[in-house]
Amino acid sequence: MAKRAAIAELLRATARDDAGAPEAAADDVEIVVAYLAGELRQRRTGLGYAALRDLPPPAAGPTLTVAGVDAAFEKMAGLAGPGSAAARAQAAADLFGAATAREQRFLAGLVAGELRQGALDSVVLDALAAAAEVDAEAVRRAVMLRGATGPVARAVLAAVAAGQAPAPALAGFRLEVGRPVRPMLAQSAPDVPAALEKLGVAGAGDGQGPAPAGACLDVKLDGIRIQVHRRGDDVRVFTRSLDDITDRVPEIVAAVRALPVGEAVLDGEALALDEDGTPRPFQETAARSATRAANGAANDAAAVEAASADPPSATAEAELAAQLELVPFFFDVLHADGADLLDAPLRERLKVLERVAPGRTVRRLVTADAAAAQAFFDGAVAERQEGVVVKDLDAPYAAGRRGAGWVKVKPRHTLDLVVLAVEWGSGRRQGWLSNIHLGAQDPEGGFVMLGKTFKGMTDEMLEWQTRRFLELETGRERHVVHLRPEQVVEIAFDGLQRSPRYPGGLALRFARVLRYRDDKTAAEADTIETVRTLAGGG
DNA sequence: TTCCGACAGTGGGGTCGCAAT
DNA sequence: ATTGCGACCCCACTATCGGAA
Repeated sequence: MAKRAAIAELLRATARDDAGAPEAAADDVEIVVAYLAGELRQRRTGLGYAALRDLPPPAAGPTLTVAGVDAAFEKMAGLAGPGSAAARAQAAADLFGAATAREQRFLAGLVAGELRQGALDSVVLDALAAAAEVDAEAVRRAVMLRGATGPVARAVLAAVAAGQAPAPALAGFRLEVGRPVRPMLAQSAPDVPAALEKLGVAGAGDGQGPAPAGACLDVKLDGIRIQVHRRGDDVRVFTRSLDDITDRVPEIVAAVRALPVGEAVLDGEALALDEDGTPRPFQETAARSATRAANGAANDAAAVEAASADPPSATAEAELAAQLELVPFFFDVLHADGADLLDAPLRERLKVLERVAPGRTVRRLVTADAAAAQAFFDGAVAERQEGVVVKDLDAPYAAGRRGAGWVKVKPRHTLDLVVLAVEWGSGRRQGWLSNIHLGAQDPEGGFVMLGKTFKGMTDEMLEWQTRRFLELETGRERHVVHLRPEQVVEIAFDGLQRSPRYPGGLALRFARVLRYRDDKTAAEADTIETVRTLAGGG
């Protein structure tokens, strides 16, 4: 509350046009909003955590301006080519050298993406509403539709500064074909019954309460989220973070151009498939989506031959990745031929989706029967899909929110592993041993590390494990404490992936702690053989 | 008054491209 | 060629706080 008021006051002060230059004040508003939310306006500056290791001593007094700092980052973002690293380092040294100690801390937080002020996008959004004295929901909606807070803040506060009502400025932000909106996100549930419960779908057979309303189950594909905008032949493809990847995915552009709709905004997932339609591992989809597609060489046998010749190099891997095709599957539609559908219930949007993207939709089941829903989930998993998303048929498209309208369910695996080492935490975990290194037993002796995790620990567990692991300490290396391999921990994870980093060539995906097992010794922990079997056939 | 939803924080694995070595 | 770094793809989970009930 106090935080929101303080930020609101700062926004009002920034928007006040003291210098008789309304555009400059409006520019400052955009920059300040970004900084408060912990972001730079520049998407990439080339400056990161490592660049903060050797900072010049701070300046004695404050001289930096908002516009000046933004200009400095803009300059760094523009640097490229030989010598750019040195030039960037110099620009960074100039900027930080002109900053006071407090300003240095703030700028470092921005650069590293670790502001740790307990206020990011959402709190800033509330503060903006307070500063302009408008409804926070209306501000949120405008921000989601615009895909960014800065321009909304600029328009609203400029109106206020000019003595006008801010509401019309807010209403001016609409879904626009060609400009991405923040995608709707899903909550998660441990299993299908829990997901149905969360949506308030009673499930069949309980014989009491209101008649089951039914839910929609989508197969959850393990690829990358795409939001596709089409106006005539102009097609643009955006990622979940609203990055424009159109140039990298010509096959998706072509697929969307072939759809029977002139103007549309579609939400979906793209992934690489085998000839029989089985999904390729996520890593291959990710590699492909980070690479430019091979230039018409999708079936160039010579190129494949060259790329697979040993020894395999990073370049060859990238060439292989470029040969893969990404296939789009859509599960929602936000706009179709002049009609905005964000506020329409899912059941309406799905009707439109079937019309505008026939044959390009994810597999789906609408049911009120809990057993049928379970069977659908089991079938999806058997097909090696990631799981399902259970959806409320009456829910609108809640752009930018992890709304209760969508609930994902994925299968969960567990292993009993041994803690090999542990790292000192940071931030609110400072002073606690936090991130644990996990190993499976090697029948030939010793342990094979499969990854790390810091997830699933309560404060109580952190306290306990800090004491316990200090007892098992055998030595230290910087922030890593090595241990006698005696403590067994039950780990949940989503699956195993190929690893270039770990000695077994395997790593856990999304590992988290379920509980420490004091009823098992390290000799009773799972072996690397068990893990390999799991990775091989599931 | 208690309960609960949304957010912030704390990091995980992998991949690419780029510049420096 | 190899290495280190930044940026981005996929994320899970707990503590906290304000507003809903």
